[in-house]
Amino acid sequence: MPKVPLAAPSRQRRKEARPQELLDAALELFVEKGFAATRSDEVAVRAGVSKGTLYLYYPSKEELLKAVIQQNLSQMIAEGSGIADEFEGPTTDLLAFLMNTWWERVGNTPAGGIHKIMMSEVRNFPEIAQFYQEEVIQPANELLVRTLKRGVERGEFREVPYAEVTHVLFAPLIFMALHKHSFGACEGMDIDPSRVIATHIDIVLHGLLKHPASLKGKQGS
Amino acid sequence: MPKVPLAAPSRQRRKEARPQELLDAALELFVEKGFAATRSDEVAVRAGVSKGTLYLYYPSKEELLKAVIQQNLSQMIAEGSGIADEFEGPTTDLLAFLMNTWWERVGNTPAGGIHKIMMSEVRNFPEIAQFYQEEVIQPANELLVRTLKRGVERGEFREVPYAEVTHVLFAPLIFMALHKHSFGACEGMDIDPSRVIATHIDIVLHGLLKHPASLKGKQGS
Amino acid sequence: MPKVPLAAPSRQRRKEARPQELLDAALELFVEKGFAATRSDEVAVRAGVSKGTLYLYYPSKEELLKAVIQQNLSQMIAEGSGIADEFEGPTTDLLAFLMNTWWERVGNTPAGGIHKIMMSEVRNFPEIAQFYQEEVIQPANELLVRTLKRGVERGEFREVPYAEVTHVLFAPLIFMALHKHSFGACEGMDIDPSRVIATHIDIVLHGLLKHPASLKGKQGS
Amino acid sequence: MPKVPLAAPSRQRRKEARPQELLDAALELFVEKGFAATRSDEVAVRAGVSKGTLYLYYPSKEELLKAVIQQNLSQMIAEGSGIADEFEGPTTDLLAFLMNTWWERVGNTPAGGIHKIMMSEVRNFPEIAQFYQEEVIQPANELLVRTLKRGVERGEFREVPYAEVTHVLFAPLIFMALHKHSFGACEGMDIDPSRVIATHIDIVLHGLLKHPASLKGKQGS
DNA sequence: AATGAATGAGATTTCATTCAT
DNA sequence: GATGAATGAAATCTCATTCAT
Repeated sequence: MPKVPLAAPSRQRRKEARPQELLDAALELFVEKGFAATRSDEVAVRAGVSKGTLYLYYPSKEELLKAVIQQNLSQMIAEGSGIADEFEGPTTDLLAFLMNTWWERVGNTPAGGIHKIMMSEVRNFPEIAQFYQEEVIQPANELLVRTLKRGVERGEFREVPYAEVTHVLFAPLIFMALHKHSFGACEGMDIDPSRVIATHIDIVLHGLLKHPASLKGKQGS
Repeated sequence: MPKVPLAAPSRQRRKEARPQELLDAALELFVEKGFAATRSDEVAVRAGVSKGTLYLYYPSKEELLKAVIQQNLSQMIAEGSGIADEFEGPTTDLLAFLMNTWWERVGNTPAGGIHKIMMSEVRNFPEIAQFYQEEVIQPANELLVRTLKRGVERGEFREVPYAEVTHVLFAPLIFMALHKHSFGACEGMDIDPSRVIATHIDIVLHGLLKHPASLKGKQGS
Repeated sequence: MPKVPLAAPSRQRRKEARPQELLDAALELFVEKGFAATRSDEVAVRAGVSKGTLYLYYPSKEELLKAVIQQNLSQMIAEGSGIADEFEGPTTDLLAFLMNTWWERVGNTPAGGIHKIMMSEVRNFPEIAQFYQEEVIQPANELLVRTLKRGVERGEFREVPYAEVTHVLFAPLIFMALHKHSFGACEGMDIDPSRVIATHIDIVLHGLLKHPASLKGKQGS
Repeated sequence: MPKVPLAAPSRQRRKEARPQELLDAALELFVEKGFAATRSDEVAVRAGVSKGTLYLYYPSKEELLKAVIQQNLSQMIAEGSGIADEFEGPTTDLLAFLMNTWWERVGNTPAGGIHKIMMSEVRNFPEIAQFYQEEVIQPANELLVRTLKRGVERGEFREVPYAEVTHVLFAPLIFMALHKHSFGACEGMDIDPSRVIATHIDIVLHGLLKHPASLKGKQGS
């Protein structure tokens, strides 16, 4: 009777899982302590490997951060973009959907902490700033501007300055993500981000409408 | 006739100005590069003294940061509180005033960068987190809740959850301050915060009102 | 009729060639970058095997270096010694022959770089120093002293201190080999070693002769 | 009675001596173990300071090496050049003087080991190679070519290829310096460099002369 | 009070060597 | 035999803090 291994050989199995394990550990720690304040062997230890192994997969801490960004954000944005383009129904609903989904899938997950990392470190790591701008900020902005235009063109929204409203819409969401991973983690400083966000969405969509009466309060997580 | 010097001799004058010069230098640098990434002798150099002198006035970098916070934020809040309590007129106007004033006097000045510092470092310096919470965040919150209640009690605003709206109102402002001192300082990533804020104020007050028609678009910077 | 393979199958052939391939790769790299600065997997890669395989054949980098020395120098010296002992004709010619041959077969080949390696590393690896002294330097010295004595005894050369002249004769040759593998590899610092050596041989033999007129300038590469 | 300090305050006195102490320690160690193999805190310890102090004076190990080169060689060459230009008397004597002086002042001192460092490391540190070429090799070459030309023009020397003879003249000297700091430091491998050099000078000048009889054997250390 | 030279713990990164597969 | 993933000691360089002057 031939030996049939029930699982792949352990060395191999571990090797394939390494990048993901390292990225997860790095994300957690970078968010928790900041990029510069995280020692590379803390990342290694949390991923269950030694310092040397980390450098086998990522040639520097900086490249590790770039990989973290790419893995966690680039994909999300593409996905959201696809959904938006096929959406039918009131633009209010589409915006509410985008905002709620962002919160559920990014803001309220470890990935939401990436913005905190970037905010803290951009000025010290210009190359990463560039990378983030191209990979994350620009695509996200374009998606939102497209959506707002749709609302105006369909006569749902009053005329508004796109670029600015874009920020108005997401600033509180991102802000809550920032908060969650900074003050929110300190005792006695936690608020309930979901309720803040629901309130924000309600108020801001209300404020965008030409005819507020048409809003029936169906947004909110 | 005794000689009465109109001003203290320059040596003396500088000695008295030291703490302020150090705090200013520290604020600038902490905001620019982050607290941990700022070397203590950079602070000293920018303040025009030597490294040793810095330690004569503040026993550690951490204490220096606490002094920076206290000096720049505690006073502002007390002042805003006073004005709000004496305000007469529509609550919309009062809120618009508070927001605009905060932006002019805090958000748009170096002091606005303190939030960035705190956000980046709270989790590494819990003692400072506590300090910031008590000195800054709580008083500011109370002021805003009081103002919102006024609006609801006077029948101007629809019923809204106070704690949450508080955040909705200021999140974009603080967010713009954060942005200004992080991405905003990178090439090609700058936006015009004042316009975003004006837009925000417009939309959000619009969204708060019971009868939107009553708003005559007089807010804005 | 049995199948007699004309050559071993490639897998097999390579296996037998391994040590040689590794020694060649090691020699090249040790000369190029120095012993300490050469990473063991560079050697492996250049030899077309994996890091692990290298350690299968040589238990450490140090042992690998010893093998490189033995393989490339010990044999040469024995050969030169044989030729010298059977040589008939003017000692000038014999010396010129030895020097020219050394240059062609050692100095001007990768093996010539071994002196560079040794010079750089002897003091850090005393065991290797010893090994080199016994295997290379002493035998070479003895050969030269024998040859000089022959010249003096036959009345061709003026009386000279053997040990010293030995060095005088070969110093420029070895020096040129050192140069070739160090400065000679840098832009704008290359000279033509062959011409220097021809000049040296001319001058130095000239200087050795009792009656310089007897030299007819036939030496040189 | 005023206090007149008999010696400068110790802190100050040490500060001024530091660069020299560090350069001396670095030279010794770089020659002994090689540049790459010398750990920067070994240098510091031998100079009697801590690792951090070393970096207070030289921003990197590489810059330290450059300072070592400049301090020990650049000045020597300029000096020799001055003497040569004012020399009167037979060129043989001038050459013998230059060679003997080089040996006494460079080759036979720690500075003579710099050539060993360079030979070992040029290929790994191209910037330093460049520096050495410009600061040391070129000026030295020019001095020698000038001197040879003088000999030929005055009818003392036979016609010889300048560039090559330059190397022939100094190769054995430099070689002896190399030897002294490498094999020479190992037990049982030491030779007497001074005698080799005297022999070399004798032979090589002999070999250069048009009329060898004119040489009266007055050179030597 | 003011200085700035000195320290040394600590951070990132490299690489010879081992060993499970 | 062959591989290459994994390790961890060790090297360079930084910087908060101290303290003699």
